[in-house]
Amino acid sequence: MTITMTNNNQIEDQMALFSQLYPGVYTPIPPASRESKPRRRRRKNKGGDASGLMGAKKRKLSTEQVTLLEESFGNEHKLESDRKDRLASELGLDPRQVAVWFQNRRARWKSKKLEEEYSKLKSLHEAAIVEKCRLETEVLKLKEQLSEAGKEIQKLSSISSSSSSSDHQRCCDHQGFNSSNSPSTSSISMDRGQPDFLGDFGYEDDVMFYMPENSYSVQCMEWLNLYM
DNA sequence: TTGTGTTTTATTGCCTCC
DNA sequence: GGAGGCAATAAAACACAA
Repeated sequence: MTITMTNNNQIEDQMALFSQLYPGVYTPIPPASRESKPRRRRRKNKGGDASGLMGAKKRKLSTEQVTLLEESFGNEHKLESDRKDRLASELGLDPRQVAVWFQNRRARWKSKKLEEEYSKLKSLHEAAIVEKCRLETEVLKLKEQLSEAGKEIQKLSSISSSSSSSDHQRCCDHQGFNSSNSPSTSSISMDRGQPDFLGDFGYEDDVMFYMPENSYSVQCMEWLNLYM
């Protein structure tokens, strides 16, 4: 009983996790929709034998019987009536026992398959997390480079402002700045309309900063915090 | 030896299909 | 309506640590 209960609980947990990790991909079927009305709890059969199938005690199948049943299950998971009868007479079992064995075997197989599927998806998910972290690190590095380049531009523009106005104009023309000290859109674009940068630059306390256009990186970090 | 967890065999109740 | 499938569950059998 325990394993069945454990497996069922595990499966429920796994499915809950699936739906959490892959919303929209997997939607768990709520128990209510699987069953229209509450299942009646079956009564205990203490020692009695209502079916007449077995005696007072449960009979464990022999290794040979199980081997043959496993072999048959390997060939075909479903059990047609004639195959059931043939197997039963071959093994010296009641056809009902063969049917029950196949039923339970299918349940075990299903549960195992589900567990395998779960671990496969889990490792895929973990790999995706690692890749995401790598990409985020790369983004941070690139942002740093961008910031350095911005500082360099600022330095050059302050040098040019101290020169004569003609020199200044020449320099600015060469560097791609206009005479009002703001970046020109001709060679270095920082306008939102240009595709070179995805955000805006600004100055604060003599430090140039870059503000991303969207909040993607923030979303990423929040998402990462959820699963790491 | 005994308590506890796991596995296996079997039952019950419901559902679907022919 | 009967056969067969499945989920849920019971209970025997088994494994194993304390």
